[in-house]
Amino acid sequence: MADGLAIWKQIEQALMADIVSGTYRPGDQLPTEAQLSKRFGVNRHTVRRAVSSLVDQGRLRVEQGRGMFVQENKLDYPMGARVRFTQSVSAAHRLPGRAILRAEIIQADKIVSDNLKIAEGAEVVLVESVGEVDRRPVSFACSYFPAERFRGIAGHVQETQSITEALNRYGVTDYTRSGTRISAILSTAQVARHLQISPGRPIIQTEGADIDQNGRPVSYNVSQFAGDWVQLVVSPD
Amino acid sequence: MADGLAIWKQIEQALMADIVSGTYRPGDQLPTEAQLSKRFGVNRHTVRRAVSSLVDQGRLRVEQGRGMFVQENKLDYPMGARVRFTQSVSAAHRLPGRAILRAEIIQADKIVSDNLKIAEGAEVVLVESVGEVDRRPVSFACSYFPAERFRGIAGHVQETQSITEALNRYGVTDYTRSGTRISAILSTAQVARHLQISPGRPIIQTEGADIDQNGRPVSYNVSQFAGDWVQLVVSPD
DNA sequence: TAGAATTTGTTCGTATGTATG
DNA sequence: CCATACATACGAACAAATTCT
Repeated sequence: MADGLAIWKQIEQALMADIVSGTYRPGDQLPTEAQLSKRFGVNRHTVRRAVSSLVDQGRLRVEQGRGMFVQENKLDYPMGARVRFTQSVSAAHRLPGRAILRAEIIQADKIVSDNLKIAEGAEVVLVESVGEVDRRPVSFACSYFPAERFRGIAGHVQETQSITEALNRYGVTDYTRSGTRISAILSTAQVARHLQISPGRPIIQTEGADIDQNGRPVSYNVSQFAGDWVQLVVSPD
Repeated sequence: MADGLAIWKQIEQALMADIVSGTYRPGDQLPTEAQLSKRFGVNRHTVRRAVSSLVDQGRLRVEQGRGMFVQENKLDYPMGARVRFTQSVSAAHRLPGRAILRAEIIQADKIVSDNLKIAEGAEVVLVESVGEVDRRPVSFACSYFPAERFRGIAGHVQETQSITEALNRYGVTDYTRSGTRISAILSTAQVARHLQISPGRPIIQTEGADIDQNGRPVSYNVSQFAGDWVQLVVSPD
């Protein structure tokens, strides 16, 4: 070791500097492993270790057979009292979409019933959907609606591609988040498939209930965002 | 296959039901792999696959040589205009602490200088620290302070174990977050060591600048929380 | 302190079912 | 109908970490 710092660490810092300074811009393809090895005068594996670290940090993206790329700027997803996927994506001049994967009526378990303030075992409409930005899937969401009030809402979500619009048809003209819990987990194989990412990639999970104007719970939502493509933004309101 | 559902998936659901129903409570040790294999009448590997999925989801925690445990409820870390590690941990009746890993004066790169609204290359105090709750490390933070105003702040953080207290000694009696960006990444080996977790475990990263009463940037902070132990909570208002 | 027992982690090998073309 | 690829499931052996005697 030269400066008490591993060689791959030095290379990591050099590449990081190039990214921060703008030498490599978001979306740019990096030189190949072979070229970088030559530039730094090290073995290919040493470069790979540096790159691997930057991938974990979400700075680079590697596509087998294609090359290495600087990770594009993540979509800013605002978190606040009013969370509206379709509207916030539109505001960022991107194309929002929502695909329904599954919709069925099930019995609420303890977690769902507590959040919706209904009896455990009561019927709820479960809607599993994928949120898309510019045709790329970025979120996998499970939404639970009290069946008594919102039976058949799945069809409306399907039709309008928006949960806000669907709720509107049931007379819910406004709703707010009663508080959101944010955690980081790893993607399971199933969710990874839906989000078109590798299993084991990081996921931002948000969880919380939406309530209507009268304070009545409208839905309980668990959303999983692809950590590689989305960051949440909390504004100081 | 029996019900069109893989056996390990059925076991995953069975264990999940036991967790949700409270049969196994947070912190409880589960039966050993051998015992679960016997209970479900399957091979050890089949149980392991189910457990692996629940670990990824943050529901279980496995410790080699010890056993499998239901993941304790995560520490709720409030996100808002005022983020105060020491105070919010105390409010949860837990013991907060902060250990300084490194403190030195460096030159601000583009990201830091933009956030602190100072010239690129100007001197800043970098303080690397680990936040602890009940002696367990839960966050790794890099804080950048303008050196011109806060030279020597590291000693005060060391002494008071609190950034808020240290800022107080420089006449900063109040400060607020100018906006926080939240993302999910994977822990690098270095951060994993500091947080005493396995490399590759999920990390919640928050990033943002604190500003004083006059709107002047006081610090730029990048905090990495152990996703296994912390969840962020965004309250309404 | 030393070592046995317990528990999880990893890597073989084997067999079967399912989807694809 | 066959070949191939992949997921699932079982069994055995050994490694690594922890706990108990």
